[in-house]
Amino acid sequence: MAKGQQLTELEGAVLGIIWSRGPITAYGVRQRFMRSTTRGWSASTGAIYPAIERLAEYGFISRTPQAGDGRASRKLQATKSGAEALRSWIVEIQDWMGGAMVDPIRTRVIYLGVLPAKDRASFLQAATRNAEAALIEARQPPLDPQTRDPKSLSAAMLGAQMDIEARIRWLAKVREMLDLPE
Amino acid sequence: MAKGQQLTELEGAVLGIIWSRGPITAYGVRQRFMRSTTRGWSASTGAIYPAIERLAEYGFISRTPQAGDGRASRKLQATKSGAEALRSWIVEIQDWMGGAMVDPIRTRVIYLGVLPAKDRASFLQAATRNAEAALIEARQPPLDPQTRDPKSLSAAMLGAQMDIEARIRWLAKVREMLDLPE
DNA sequence: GGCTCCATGTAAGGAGTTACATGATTCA
DNA sequence: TGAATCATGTAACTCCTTACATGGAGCC
Repeated sequence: MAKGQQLTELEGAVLGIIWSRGPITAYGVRQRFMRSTTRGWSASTGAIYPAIERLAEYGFISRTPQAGDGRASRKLQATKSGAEALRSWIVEIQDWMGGAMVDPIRTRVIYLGVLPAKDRASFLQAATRNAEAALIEARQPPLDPQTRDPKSLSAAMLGAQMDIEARIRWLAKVREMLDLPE
Repeated sequence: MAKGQQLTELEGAVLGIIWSRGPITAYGVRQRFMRSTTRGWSASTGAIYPAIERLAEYGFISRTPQAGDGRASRKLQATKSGAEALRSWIVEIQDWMGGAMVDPIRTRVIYLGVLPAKDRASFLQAATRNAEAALIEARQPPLDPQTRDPKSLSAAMLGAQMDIEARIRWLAKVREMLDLPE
């Protein structure tokens, strides 16, 4: 890895999973992304496997073949320099992080005026339904809580819940502001 | 555009800007993205210009050269089928929209355990400072409120504010949960 | 034996980032 | 006249998406 260069969000997240839950297979890493209730992680093989390949090239993870398994299975573990890279990635937070992220619902709300009033109301209803379903999901305890750091995981999960709760309150206000029925 | 295919988020947002603020130049569209307080819109020329090119190919926008301007300046406007495409893009909301989006702060919090306690505290302080700065910015009235639909714009801005407020409350809770000083 | 899951990857194509390139207009 | 801003674009590179491809392990 070039000096001074930072890990991408995907690389950082993958390295974090390997650090906190290793030894784990690449397949297992991918399952974590697929089961994540947070949307936006695609977990496509064409993204995960090359990202792991890069982390191995940088020397941030080690790959150990599993004896007695005829599959090309390898257990991944974070190296010392991998843990150091994870620390740098976390600490070198950018100024723009902390602000509101791009949100497909919010983006669409800006242009609700292009819709007839009836469709505006059903859009907000659908968005609220989705948010309520997502909240129920986000409140489920993790199926596999094995991690080096369960406290921080709980803290992050609370963040997702509070985020969705805020969205639900906001959508109710939008209905008021646009004089739409509930 | 292939039948049944949806606009990407960037294409939808660009079309929305052109619909609500047109006639406007491509340059002007780009300024809107650059000045947006929402992070995640990069507004790079290599993304915006090709996106506008695609919208023109689909017939969703018209481009009118400005008489008396020696620059290659063209004013963009949404066509009828453009407005229709914008409506479809808004209404065909996906199930996953409504859940929590990927958030770089939240992703990092999951792995705070890799940091020594002191660095955990300063990470959360930095994140809180960033969020508070973002909140002040998000509360500023828009410099250029000319739009077809100021009410919806206000509603969307309120969403960004409430999002950041929820993040600040969450970060305070994270400090409590991890027994870190304020 | 067959189904599901475990397990790893590649190839083509599309979209975004960064950097570069060019030139006109406006205002002090 | 010089600087800032308006204005549009391209090229190389990287990364992600979608689809395809392959095969072993475990269980009924």
